[in-house]
Amino acid sequence: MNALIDILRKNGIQPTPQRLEVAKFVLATQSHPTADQVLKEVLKRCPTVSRATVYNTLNLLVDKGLIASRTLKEGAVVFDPRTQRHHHLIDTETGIIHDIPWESVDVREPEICEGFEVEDYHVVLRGRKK
Amino acid sequence: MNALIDILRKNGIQPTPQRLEVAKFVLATQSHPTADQVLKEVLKRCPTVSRATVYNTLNLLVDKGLIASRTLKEGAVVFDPRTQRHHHLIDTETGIIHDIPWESVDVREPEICEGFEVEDYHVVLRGRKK
DNA sequence: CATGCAGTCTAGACTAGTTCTAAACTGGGA
DNA sequence: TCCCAGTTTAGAACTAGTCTAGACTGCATG
Repeated sequence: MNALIDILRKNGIQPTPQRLEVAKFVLATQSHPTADQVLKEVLKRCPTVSRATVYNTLNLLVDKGLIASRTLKEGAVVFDPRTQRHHHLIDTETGIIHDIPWESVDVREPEICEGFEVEDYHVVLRGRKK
Repeated sequence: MNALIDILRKNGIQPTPQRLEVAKFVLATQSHPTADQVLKEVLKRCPTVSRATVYNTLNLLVDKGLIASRTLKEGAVVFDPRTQRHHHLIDTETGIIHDIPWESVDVREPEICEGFEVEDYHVVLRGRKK
């Protein structure tokens, strides 16, 4: 928990009990929660936290680069503590998002986009359990 | 226009003036409009059309495979009449989505996803004008 | 010890995208 | 002509997310 406080401090985020609860959950999650799922989780431990605080904290963590926000699901942004480059596989039956290691997909660095400087790219796969 | 009526009929969609206006615009567009942008365009020619009809028609066209709905923009689904496989480049400054031909990016068919059958995949690139 | 102040938190209002609902409309058969 | 299935409409409802105004916190100062 002290480690967590340090992480926030080092990134210029003043630690508060609410922010710690949000960070604790979202930095450790193995899934890709929406803001509402984070809120539900945090409410279990901190029943008075408000939605605004959860949204503010998530946006703060994104601004500081501690988590990433991704537009993969229809209807809601999801948050992802794995900020290194990787790909995503979306289960078309359950909607669950899985991480795919960067090296698992071989993409030839695309320089093909006339007039554009590509800053980033990743592959979005869709599939279902065999 | 008769060609359009045929397309709808062949796909089991009863043609109505409202549906024809929606289809005419969304099947011919070079961009990736949101439902609201389609509504605005259709209102120019058919000022009494309702939002619900535009949404219903777009969803109908998606169900029949005549257009695709894509989750690329934060906050709103976009529609795309180009249903063949291709990639997308999102301009990080303007938010404009560009199509990238399938052959322009060389992805080694990923079979790496243990336990999953990949049905589809595409590359999402982000960049800015040089 | 009181005061002030910057930063934070909360509840609830607000906005935008999308779906739902109930009632009115339309147009081809019996 | 009447009916019925399918369609359209306006507006309500719902959901994700942001904004706002006021209350709270805790440190620094007099």
